[in-house]
Amino acid sequence: MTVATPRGDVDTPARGGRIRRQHEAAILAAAEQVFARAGFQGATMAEIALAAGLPKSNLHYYFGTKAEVYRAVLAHILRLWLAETDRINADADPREALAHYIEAKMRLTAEHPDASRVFANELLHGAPEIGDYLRNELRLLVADKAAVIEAWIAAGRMAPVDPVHLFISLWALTQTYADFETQVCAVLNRRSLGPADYRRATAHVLNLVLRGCGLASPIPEGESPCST
Amino acid sequence: MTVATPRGDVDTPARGGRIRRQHEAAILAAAEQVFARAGFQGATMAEIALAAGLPKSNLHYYFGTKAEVYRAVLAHILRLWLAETDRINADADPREALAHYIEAKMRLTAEHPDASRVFANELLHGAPEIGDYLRNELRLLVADKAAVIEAWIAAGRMAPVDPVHLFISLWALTQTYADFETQVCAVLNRRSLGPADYRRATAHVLNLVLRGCGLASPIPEGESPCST
DNA sequence: TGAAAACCTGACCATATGGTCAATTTTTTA
DNA sequence: TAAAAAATTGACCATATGGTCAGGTTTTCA
Repeated sequence: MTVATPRGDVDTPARGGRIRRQHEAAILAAAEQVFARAGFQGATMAEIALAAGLPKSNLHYYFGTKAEVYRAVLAHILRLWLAETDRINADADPREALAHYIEAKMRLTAEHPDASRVFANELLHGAPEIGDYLRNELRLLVADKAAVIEAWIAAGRMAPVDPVHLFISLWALTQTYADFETQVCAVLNRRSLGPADYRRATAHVLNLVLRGCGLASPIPEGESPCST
Repeated sequence: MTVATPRGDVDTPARGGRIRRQHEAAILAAAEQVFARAGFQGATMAEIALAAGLPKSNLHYYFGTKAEVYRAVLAHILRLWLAETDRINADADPREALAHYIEAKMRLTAEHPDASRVFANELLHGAPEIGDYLRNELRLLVADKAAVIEAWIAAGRMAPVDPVHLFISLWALTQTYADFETQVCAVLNRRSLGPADYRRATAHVLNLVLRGCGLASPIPEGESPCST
């Protein structure tokens, strides 16, 4: 339940010795992979143990239960997720700020697809673990940034767009490339998404959203043919 | 694997008597709910049976295995999903055609959130059952519609947008309201999404996408205050 | 260097759950 | 209406899996 806010108490490196820190990290990394592929119920401790290169009993030495591992993975992910809104503030240039946010989110998605998938899975199942976080920290953060966007709109610096729905859209547009990679690959006729694909996707989202917000896109689409 | 293309052979009503059709429908409906909430692994036959109002053994009379129930649910969903691209054809007006598609997808999402979630879950886990469908039927359908959009762009009837990525974006923008409803509710500070919320979401997506495609939005945002 | 703390792990258990089956009842149909 | 077909179901089983634990090994540190 209390998944521990980003700087919470679940996986804070501090307690335990050298070995503990190393092995916990290995377990977390393995667990992220496995949870991403199989979901909470589908993941087995045996599988995680195998991926981490440890006997199963050892997992239970570091994490009492599967749920504890899961919570630690989520806490780890939330820390990643929370940063990127810095540049969205009243003084900033709307186009630059939004572009930076989109690029950052897209990079995060490209570099941590498994994290995105674990998060997506948690949401899909009603966010039993991180519901509180969503309704508190995240809601307030979004309300804050929404006010900035409202101000930009009021000042005529961008087209009128519902700011909260805009955030929802940005999350959807970016994370879809990790969460639903299979579908994306299928329609793009690719085996998997490489850097070139992500560059193209980023250009597309920037193009669509910036123009959609009345902020002429500076990036002409279709840089390279992309044949990864 | 072969999940049966929309008019496939898994749940096609044809074989079996009156009772069979009724009970299969009840099971499918119950299963959709349960799979949406818990995913494939998380769902139990006992739970589905309970929701369907039948003893567990009876499920196994109609569907041999859990996987079979799951495949039937997916086949049922694919049939829903496949229709809505009709109006996207060379002769149509881009703005009207896209607006219609967005509205249709949004309605589908609002009316069948559980279906959307089962589908999302399947994708999230690598689409083991519907992968073939995605790589064949869906890919071809999208390639077809993408050509139409290319033609519109070439004719200067809309801004240059990567057509395949545009479809990916449209799916993401609409289905996020069902798949990640928990997160949406959290940041909107709602208990659940009502018709008014969906109206507002639709207006937002239309606004963003149409302007993003260089097709001035005819719908001014923020109709009613929406307090459901 | 020795003892305390941390770490490791194979064997084991309890439970949940998908699936089977044979005996029975209900429905269909000729 | 009789017999064949379809449908029903409680009891039961095999397996997978999360979790325990006692006894052993390694690391730390005064």
